[in-house]
Amino acid sequence: MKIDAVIPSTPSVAAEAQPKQSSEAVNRRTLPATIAERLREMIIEGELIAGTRLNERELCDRLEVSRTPLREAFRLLSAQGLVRMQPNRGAHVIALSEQDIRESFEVMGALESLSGELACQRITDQEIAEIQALTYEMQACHARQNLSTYYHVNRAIHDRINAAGHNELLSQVYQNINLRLQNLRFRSNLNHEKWDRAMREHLDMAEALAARDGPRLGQIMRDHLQRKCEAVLENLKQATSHAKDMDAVEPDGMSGKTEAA
Amino acid sequence: MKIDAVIPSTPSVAAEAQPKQSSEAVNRRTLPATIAERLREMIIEGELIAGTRLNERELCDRLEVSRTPLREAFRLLSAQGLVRMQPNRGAHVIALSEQDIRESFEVMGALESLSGELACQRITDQEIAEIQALTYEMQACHARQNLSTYYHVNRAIHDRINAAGHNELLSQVYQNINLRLQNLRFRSNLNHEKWDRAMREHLDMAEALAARDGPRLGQIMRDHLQRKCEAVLENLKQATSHAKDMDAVEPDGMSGKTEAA
DNA sequence: CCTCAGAATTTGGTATACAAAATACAAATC
DNA sequence: GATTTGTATTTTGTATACCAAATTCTGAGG
Repeated sequence: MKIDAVIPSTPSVAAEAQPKQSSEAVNRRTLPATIAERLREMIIEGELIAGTRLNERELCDRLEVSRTPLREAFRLLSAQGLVRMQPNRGAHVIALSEQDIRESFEVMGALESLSGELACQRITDQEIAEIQALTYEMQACHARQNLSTYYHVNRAIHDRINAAGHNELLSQVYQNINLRLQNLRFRSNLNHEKWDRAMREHLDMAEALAARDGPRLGQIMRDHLQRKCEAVLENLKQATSHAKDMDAVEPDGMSGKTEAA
Repeated sequence: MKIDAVIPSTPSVAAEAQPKQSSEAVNRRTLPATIAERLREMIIEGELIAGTRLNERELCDRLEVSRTPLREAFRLLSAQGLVRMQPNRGAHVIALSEQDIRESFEVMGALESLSGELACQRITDQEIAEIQALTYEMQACHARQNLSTYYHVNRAIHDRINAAGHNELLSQVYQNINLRLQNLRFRSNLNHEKWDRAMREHLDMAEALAARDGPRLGQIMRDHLQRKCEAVLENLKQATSHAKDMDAVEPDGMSGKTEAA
């Protein structure tokens, strides 16, 4: 449980607030950031369920850190929307309601749409080629029904489009909300029909990108996410309805974190 | 300079990260939030210019607080993008580059556009009437060339449209970025032509809202903001080019904070 | 069952201490 | 003289102790 033991084992896709590290620089982070990441992990893993009050002293003991950095970690998580702090009442793990999820996806939709439009204006031919390649990979995964890798590639594509928009702030906000959604750790068991459709949408995306048709790409991505939202909610609902006892299920061999968009 | 002396004098339109205070609750905030607000004020007022290193001990003395809450305030500001924290190198006031401003407006554009679309879906007739009324007020200000009140009303309209979207997360992110832009404290000395155009756009907005034409409202708001961005950048450029010595100017009687969108 | 006073707990904030890192600055080397 | 190296000083990062204020718990008493 000791924090130090955890540092090397967290590659974490989306870095902390100030990641800006050149790739060769030694990865030296502050304790609060490390604690925050550990707590986020505990939340995602279900070790800390939604609504739990984060008792300072107890957590200090468990994580073997003092209150000062722990409280700063709370602020970090609070800014990311994973935790809510109330004066004199401590920090609680936020419970995402269906409404919250819907709201998150609405905002994500606008952000992805913007990403798409900007990407079309600014992306290089090489970047387009790379995304096209990833889309082919995705088709391969789809054909082989390899969900795990499919998700991975999917994530990569969305990240690249986002990055191609060349808007730092946009990427930041995007990652932040994505992080919040990961909290759900839903594994969208999408059925074939939906999967086929998603795959087709990705082909359309690649096409629109190649044509640098910003509005079209934006629209596609927005719709794409909209459907994803519905799938997630549906999945969530049926997950909560039956089987409340079979917790901590890890049905498939998916590598670590799930993805949210 | 003492912090306590400052608490009652800061009504601050956009509240802190976790504001959720019912209006009757005593305005009891935490010290870090208060400090953060004071620091933001100091940044906006130009007391702390961009790039300044925020020395902990020095600020502790000036604000008469201890390091713990001060550091938590840093985290808050860091999350809001007003301050950057680097490990072992302390916090610096962020200097918004022209690029940063452009990026901010791009994201704001997407958010406002989304606000508009959502608002059209969810706004009540009464809310529409209120915004219509505000638009008339705005016309009055425009006719009287009352820039100060115009800004105020403008802000109110945008806030209401945003609120009418009924998306908590959206409002949060929106306010956050708005806050960051206030950092510029530009008083867009827009010329008549631009002002006229902005006024016309607001009339269009009200119209689209009344017709609940989401896509149209979204588009208008996006364009509106785009032009605002250009005006701001232009203004900023000419402000920095001539007269670098005449600092701390307060030319007009504008009441407090300027607005950003 | 509800209410309320008092106890126990928890958080908010201060002060202090100290190690590690960064910065500034002087000395030594080329 | 310029660059590097070494050292002193400053500053940040973290831990701890302490206390006041607020919250939560508890158990009478109505």
